[in-house]
Amino acid sequence: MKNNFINEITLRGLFHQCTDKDKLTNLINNRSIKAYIGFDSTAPSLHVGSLLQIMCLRLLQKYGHQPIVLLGGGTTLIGDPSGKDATRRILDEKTIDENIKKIKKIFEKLLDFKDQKTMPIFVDNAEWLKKLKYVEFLRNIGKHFTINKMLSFDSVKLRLEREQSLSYMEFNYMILQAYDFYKLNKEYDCVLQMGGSDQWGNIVSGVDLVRRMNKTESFGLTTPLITLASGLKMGKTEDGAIWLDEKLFSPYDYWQFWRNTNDADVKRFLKYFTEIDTDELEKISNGVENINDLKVLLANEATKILHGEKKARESENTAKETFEGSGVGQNLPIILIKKSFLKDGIDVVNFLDETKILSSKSEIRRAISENGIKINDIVLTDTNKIINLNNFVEKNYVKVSHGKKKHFKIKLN
RNA sequence: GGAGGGGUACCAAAGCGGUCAAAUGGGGCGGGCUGUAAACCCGUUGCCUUCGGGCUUCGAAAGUUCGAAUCUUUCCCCCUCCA
Repeated sequence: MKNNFINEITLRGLFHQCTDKDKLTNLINNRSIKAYIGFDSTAPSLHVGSLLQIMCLRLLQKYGHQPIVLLGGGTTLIGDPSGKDATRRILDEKTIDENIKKIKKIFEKLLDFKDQKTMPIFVDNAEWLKKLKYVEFLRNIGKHFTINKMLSFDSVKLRLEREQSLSYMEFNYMILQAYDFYKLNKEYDCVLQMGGSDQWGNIVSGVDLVRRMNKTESFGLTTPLITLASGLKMGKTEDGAIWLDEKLFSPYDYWQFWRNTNDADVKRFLKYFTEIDTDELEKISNGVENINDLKVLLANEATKILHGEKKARESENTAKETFEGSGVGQNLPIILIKKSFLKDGIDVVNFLDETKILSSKSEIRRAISENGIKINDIVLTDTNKIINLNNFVEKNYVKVSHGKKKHFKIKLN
C-alpha cells in the first residue's frame, strides 16, 4: 500500500516518529500540503548526511505535495547544539550567504521544478530572524517557552549532563527554529516540518508554538538517524565528507562511494537512496546472487538521482574498465600538466608532485616505498625514474594510480 | 570581581630541562587476505633531502639556559567553582 507519502516513507524505513501519524495521514490523503525541512548552511555544499532528508522531499513531490527548503541563514548564525559536544564555529554572514547560493544549486539538481504545484520553495530565515526585536520577541514568543521544558530536551540535557558548556546563544536555537515553523505556517500554510530524529525536540517546539500562536494544528515528522554498519555516522567525518557538489566530489567518486557500501548496508541503502519500487526491490534483492550487483545498482541509481543518467552510466563504465579490465576508464579524472615541464625530463617525484595527486614530496616518496604508486599499471619502485615526453608518445596520456582505487590520466597541455 | 584548572600533531591524550619530530588510541594513507565489502594482519602518518642529514613545529611573544613542549614574564583563548 503505497498510496501516500507516509506509507511510502514507512516502507522505505525513513519514518521514525510523527506528532500525530493518523491525523497527518488523513490530511495528506485529502489535500496537497506544504512541508519544510531546514538545512544547515555551515558548509559550501551538503553531504550525503543530508541526503535522507532530500529523499523525503523528493517523495513528498512524488505524491503531489510541495516542499519548502529552508536554508538557515539566520539559524546558522547561531549554531544548532543538537548532537554536538562543543560549540560550533561561528561563521560570518558573507560566508553563509555564499554557502546558501551553492547549496541551492544542489537542490536544483535533486528536486523537481517542472510542476508548478510541487515546485520547491526556497526560504532563508535570515529574512525574518534578523529583523526580530529582542524585547518584543521575548514578550510575544518567549512567553510560550518554559525553561523547565527546554532543559528537558536532549540537545540541552546531554550537554548539561556532560558538564559541557552551552551558551545562551545556542540555548535559543530551538526557539528560533520553532519561530521559523510559526512563520512558515503563517505565511506559506506550511503544516509539516520534517527532519532527522535529532531534530525532534526542535520540531515539537515548533508544532507547539504554531498551535499557540496561529491556533492551528501542524505536524512534525522525523527520519531515523542513519548509521553505517560500522557504527559511524553517515557522511559526517570532516575530511572524508561525501559532498554532493560535483566540484568538491566528482560523479565518479560519488559512484564509487556507493559502490563501496558495506555489505550489511546495501539493502537498506537501496530503500533509502534509490526510488526503485519497494516490491520490485524486494524481488531484486532476493533474486541476486552476487551482492556486488546490488552495489552497482545502488551506485547507478544514487548517482542518477544526483548527477543524472549519463554521468551514472559513464561512471559505471569507467569503473568496469578500471577494475575489471586492465584498460583505462574513459572518465578517470584527467590532470593536465604543462608540456614544457617535461621537456628535459623530470624525476617521478617531481612529476607526481606536479600532478598534486599527493600533497607533498614526502608523501610521494612514502607511497612509492610502500608500492602504492603505479605508472601505466606497473608498480613504481624507483624514485629516480625519469619521466619525459617520450612517455606520452604512444598514447597521449600516462595513467597514474595511487593505491588500488585512485586512478588518474595525466595529459599534457 | 575572587579562587583554581587548562591550551601538545587530523582528533583524543601522555610527556613537564637533553635520549622529543614528541608515547598511546582513534582516524587517514599504503600493503596483504578478499569481492573495488566487512573483519583481521603488517607498514606508515611534519616538511625538504644529493638519504649523510637539514629545516620548522607543542596557544602568542619575549626571556633564562650550552640546551626548552618542558623553567620565568607578559599577552590571548577555553573550562570549573565562588560572588
